[in-house]
Amino acid sequence: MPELPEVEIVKQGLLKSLPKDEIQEVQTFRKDLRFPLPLKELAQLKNHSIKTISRRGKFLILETTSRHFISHLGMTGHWRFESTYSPLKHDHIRIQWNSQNLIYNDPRRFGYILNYEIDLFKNFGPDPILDILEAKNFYPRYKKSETNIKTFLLNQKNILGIGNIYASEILFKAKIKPLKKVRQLKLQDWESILVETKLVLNKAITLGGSSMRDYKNVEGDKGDMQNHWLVYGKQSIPCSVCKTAIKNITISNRSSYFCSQCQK
DNA sequence: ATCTGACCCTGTCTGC
DNA sequence: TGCAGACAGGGTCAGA
Repeated sequence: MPELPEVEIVKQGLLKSLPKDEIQEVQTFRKDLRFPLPLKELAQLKNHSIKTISRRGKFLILETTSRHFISHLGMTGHWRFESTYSPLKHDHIRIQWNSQNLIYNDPRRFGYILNYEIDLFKNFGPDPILDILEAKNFYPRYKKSETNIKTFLLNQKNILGIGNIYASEILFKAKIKPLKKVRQLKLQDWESILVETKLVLNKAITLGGSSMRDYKNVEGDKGDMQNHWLVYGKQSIPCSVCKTAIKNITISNRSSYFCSQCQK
């Protein structure tokens, strides 16, 4: 499910219904998700409140009057509000207020909750929505990189927030083939990639994100971006620009979609 | 430095 | 209808 746009939609949904009053209790239903849960610190949220929730890349940051936590949704993690709690399979955390509950559910448990560390983002790249992306910062720095641009975009150390779907969409719009070596990119290519990164992600946010299978946001609504994908999942379907059949290849064990005619 | 494949898990879909 | 296998948006890691 969640790449940057989906996480942004989740954040907005959480902020809309977030109670301002004190937390009555935090229940945890298991010791770990992808990583061990900070059980002690979560329990200490009792009588504290959540000040706000922010986002950086695919991370949510829960800022409380006690301490800060980060929430990563992995593949299938999601948060939901319920005024009366109805337990569901794969519920792992329940934050309880007087008249509201916030529940974290994650079937595959690839997501995680951790104590926020101040230098967490030190080793990560810029966020395309929160930060300024400039070609002049990428072009000289990665002039010798032997990796391909698709793999590069997925690496959160380079740029935050791009996942498998939007990497294909961004490269299609930028007219760059996914297997192109990063060292072969010209300044102009970087400009296209970074501009399209911002455009594609912003469009996805405007449309409420992409919904595959049963993904829904905090309020239970589906996004609409999946109806605007130009290449992702479009194998053998004519390219929207030139009518050449869209190809699907595996790069770093993940499927990539592109137009061999439009993308060079 | 980069790539490959295995692994972390469960749910869903397809084909036999 | 049942079952095996493939596959899925997130990631890390060891070994080549």
